[in-house]
Amino acid sequence: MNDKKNINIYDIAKISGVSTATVSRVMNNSPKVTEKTKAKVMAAIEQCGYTPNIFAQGLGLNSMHTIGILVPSIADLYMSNAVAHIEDILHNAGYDCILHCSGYSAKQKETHIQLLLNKKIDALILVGSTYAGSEDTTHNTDYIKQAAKRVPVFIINGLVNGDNIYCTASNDYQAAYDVTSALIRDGREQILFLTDSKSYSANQKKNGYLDALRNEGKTLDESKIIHTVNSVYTVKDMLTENEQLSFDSIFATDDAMAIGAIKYAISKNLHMPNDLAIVGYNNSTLCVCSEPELSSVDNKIEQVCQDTCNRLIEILQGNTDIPNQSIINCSLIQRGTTNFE
Amino acid sequence: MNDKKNINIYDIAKISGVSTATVSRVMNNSPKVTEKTKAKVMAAIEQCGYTPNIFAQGLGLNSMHTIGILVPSIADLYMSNAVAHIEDILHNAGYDCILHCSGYSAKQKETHIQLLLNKKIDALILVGSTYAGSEDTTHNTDYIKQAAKRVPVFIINGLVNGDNIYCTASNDYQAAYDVTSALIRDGREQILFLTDSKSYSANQKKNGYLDALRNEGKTLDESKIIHTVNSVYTVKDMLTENEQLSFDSIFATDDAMAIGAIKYAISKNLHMPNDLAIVGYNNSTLCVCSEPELSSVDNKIEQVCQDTCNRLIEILQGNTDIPNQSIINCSLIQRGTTNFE
DNA sequence: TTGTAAGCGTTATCAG
DNA sequence: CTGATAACGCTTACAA
Repeated sequence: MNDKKNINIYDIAKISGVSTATVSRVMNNSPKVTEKTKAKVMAAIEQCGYTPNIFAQGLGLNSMHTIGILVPSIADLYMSNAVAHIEDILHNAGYDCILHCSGYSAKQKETHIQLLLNKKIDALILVGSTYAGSEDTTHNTDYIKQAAKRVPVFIINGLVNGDNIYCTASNDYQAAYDVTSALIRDGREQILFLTDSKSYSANQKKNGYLDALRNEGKTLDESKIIHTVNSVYTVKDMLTENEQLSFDSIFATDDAMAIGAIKYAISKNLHMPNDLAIVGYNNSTLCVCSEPELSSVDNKIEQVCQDTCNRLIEILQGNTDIPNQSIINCSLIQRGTTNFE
Repeated sequence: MNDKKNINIYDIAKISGVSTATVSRVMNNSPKVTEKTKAKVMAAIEQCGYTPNIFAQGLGLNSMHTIGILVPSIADLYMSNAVAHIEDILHNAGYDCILHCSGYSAKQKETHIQLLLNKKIDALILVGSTYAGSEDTTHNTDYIKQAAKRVPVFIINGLVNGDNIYCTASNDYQAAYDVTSALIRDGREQILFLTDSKSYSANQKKNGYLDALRNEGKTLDESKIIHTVNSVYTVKDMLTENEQLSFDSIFATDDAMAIGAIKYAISKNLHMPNDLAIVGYNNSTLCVCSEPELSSVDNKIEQVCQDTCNRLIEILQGNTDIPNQSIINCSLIQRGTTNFE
């Protein structure tokens, strides 16, 4: 069926009357080939539409110019955006991307990394702080360090210390700190903090929130920190049912939760931002769908991806003095659910 | 740097005192190996953590169990959802996915398909009707037929006739027909049709809209068909500026455009659905972000992907009598912007 | 500058 | 049931 005999380097060598070595040199445009023979060979290549067999190529070079990308879920807005940028940049640099979606369980993450490594990828990119260990430190990051022994590992929005591990993260701590401070200076007394995970980045956000409260002289009310699911309706329902909960502002670690808060406010006839200020995170498309529109932290995913890929490319080119960590600052995009000065 | 000598099949053969052929047989669990030797070999494999070199494997088998997925943009909600399902299903069937994002230009599509084919993929999946040719028939689908000479090609939401080409599409014609009919029976006289492309599927939707108008005895007003960009604000602004446009309902071929229409209605103090009925398409997360929430056509992306992958797997297993086309019916999810019976 | 030939690590075909 | 060996198609010393 598919066994049409493909033309190979021997055919081209024969047609152009040179050796396979010369053909190979032409393919990899080695400098030491006469223009004349090069032309001959090129002619044959064009004529036959020859493309080298990447398996044989891989066998010799032990590389296929392929980067493994692992995300927990590509259906997530944040992740798919990240992958869009990564794929674009790497493609332009001559790399192909092989994509795996691991889900969020530790076991699945590990097996997917193994699968990717067995594919002889040249580097591994882990997208999302879920790969950076979590609050409950029982789940460690050894499997990442293990992977880094084989190929350089790049983590987007997580921080893991280790040889051959490179991290780029948005400054979620600072962003959360700034948002919380701004809310306080705006006169808010009871700031609800909604989070959907215990990942590294979720933790950063929480710490920013806590430190801001502390530094502004507020006492922490544990009941204001709520772990929930990143879904519009889960949050709306939770707020509606939780009648004893009191708050004048909400900071959510993802836009979908914040939209849930908006829907709650609308259902209760609360005016935003006066009665209730709301800030989301990720500055996704969702922000402009609601009315009022959602203020949200832009975590500069594009910059983070660009930075990651730049370093990846450098390293694969053999450059060694590349910083292991890099932090990108976020910025708050204000829309209708806040009105800071 | 990365040249740690990997253990290979010869090492395992030596350690377990058998030939490489036997090791290979064990790896591919061939039935004709004694339990005893099998155990010996397995022990060595475990002990060394041996995994076969996929390049060598590929060279021999001329396949790496890899499926190429081409999408115009993975940042698009519809596409990323589709890829999420595809990746999951194919992974469970033992295939890896290599992802390319081509953009929408004909030239880019062709070069990306070439790149994917050169990677020796076992099959190619094209996601989105942009790959199925467009209204202006100048852009043909020869490049797809060409690709199908090398590997089976699967198109999601597009229809291309040809050998070795398999299509699964949601029934966009019927869905658009039904929505339009329902709007008319709901008493709507002036139905705006918003579309952002001239792809196969956009065309199907338009035809459904037109046929419904015709069959319900309405005359077509060309000015009611508006080509625009799939962006919330583009649509909102366009409707706001276009003051001479009159309509009592809007049917958009993508949710983002419909959300733009909702925002327009809110800004004009129009009551939905009474003053203005709105229907979107894709039933994405955006639908529940607005208030009122958006009625939208669920185009069953999961089913479409499942169907596609099922056939792909069958074909790669050598099954030949597989239907070339398959259509999945959509269903309207009603929310606050409509109230049909 | 070009050619020869070994090597990359599997799988598959034959013999035994 | 197992082993020897050719074959897969390219890269790259090393020779010429």
